[in-house]
Amino acid sequence: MTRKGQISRDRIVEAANRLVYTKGYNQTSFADVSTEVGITKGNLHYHFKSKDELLEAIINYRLAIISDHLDHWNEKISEPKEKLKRFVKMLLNEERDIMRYGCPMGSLNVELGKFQQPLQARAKEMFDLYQGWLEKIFKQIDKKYSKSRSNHLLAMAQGAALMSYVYSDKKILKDESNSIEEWIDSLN
Amino acid sequence: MTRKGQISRDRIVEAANRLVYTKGYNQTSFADVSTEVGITKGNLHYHFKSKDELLEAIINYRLAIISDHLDHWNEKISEPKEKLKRFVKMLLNEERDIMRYGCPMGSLNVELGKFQQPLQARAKEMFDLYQGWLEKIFKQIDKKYSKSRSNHLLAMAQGAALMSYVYSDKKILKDESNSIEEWIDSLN
DNA sequence: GTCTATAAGAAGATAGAC
DNA sequence: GTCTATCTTCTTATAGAC
Repeated sequence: MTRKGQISRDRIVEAANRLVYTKGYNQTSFADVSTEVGITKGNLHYHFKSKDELLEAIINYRLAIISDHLDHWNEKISEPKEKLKRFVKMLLNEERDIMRYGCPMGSLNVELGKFQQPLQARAKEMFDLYQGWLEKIFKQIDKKYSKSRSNHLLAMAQGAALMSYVYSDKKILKDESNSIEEWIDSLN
Repeated sequence: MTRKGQISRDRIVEAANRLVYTKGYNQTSFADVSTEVGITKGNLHYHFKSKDELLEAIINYRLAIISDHLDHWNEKISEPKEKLKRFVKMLLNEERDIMRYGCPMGSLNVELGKFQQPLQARAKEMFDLYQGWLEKIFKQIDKKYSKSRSNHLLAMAQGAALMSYVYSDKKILKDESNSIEEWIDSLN
């Protein structure tokens, strides 16, 4: 694949990713994406034979971003509980988007699970990345509860994102973030 | 409206409600609903002029069911913490559906929020019912934290439902339910 | 690679007979 | 009320010129 083609493909995936997040997968058409990128539908179909193929590219794109974040946090933060808090801090960093569009990972999984199980399995890998990373950290605190604690942290973060999204309320996000941090502090 | 018409309309709403839950609103077409009920699309349009109107009827149907549940719990249970636990128990009672299709209230709100804000506002009323009921109960325990605690309980329940749905894992639902119950016991 | 043109189907919605 | 028939629009996808 030529350099020009690669650049074009990346631009498509980035635009489509944003549209899928803000409008939902079903509400995002090829027409929407091609208009956003500034190409024609025919050209879009040259790069992605089907909508499923485009969605898979979006999921891969998101997985790569998550992996980069986790690698970065591993390098920058050594203290286990500080790593956990860095994860929680995402909620407040992405406050604006979460309140408007929810958690990109959670909402995509919810949407796909209803009708597109094969790709929901791929979307689930976003959770897997965080879950595996968190479990490794919780193991450093206590080997016994690492799995259930990582699931619990993910559940609380998802609950916080969903509630603040439903109510468009940043106070909920703030309160729930604090609650999660207190829980982290209480661990031993 | 005649008795026969009323019965037919109820049957439509019940079938459509189930389809919207299991397949999602966007994936549920008039053809799906009419086939399920055993009538034609034209007839379905006689009862509901638009898809939005059908969805609104579904939301009203769900709101009525929730109201009935809350009234029933108010009558049957007097102890505040027992009421809270009855709410949490829903997660395990609906285990099978939650693992397959998620929380009906949460997933509908997530889906509608992405493109159908007017009806998401109606769907949010399902949360409002539970939130108001919970807040009243939390006030009996401590007036100061009733609002944030009711949001916290809803957030944890939503997080539990979402995680067990994403992973199709009943252990997550069980663990999170226990965690919520422990939190309730710890309150004073 | 990018375009125009168009196919093929599904969806929401309407009109009118019974 | 329920049906058949039809309309319109949107969507995914393909064919072929440049």
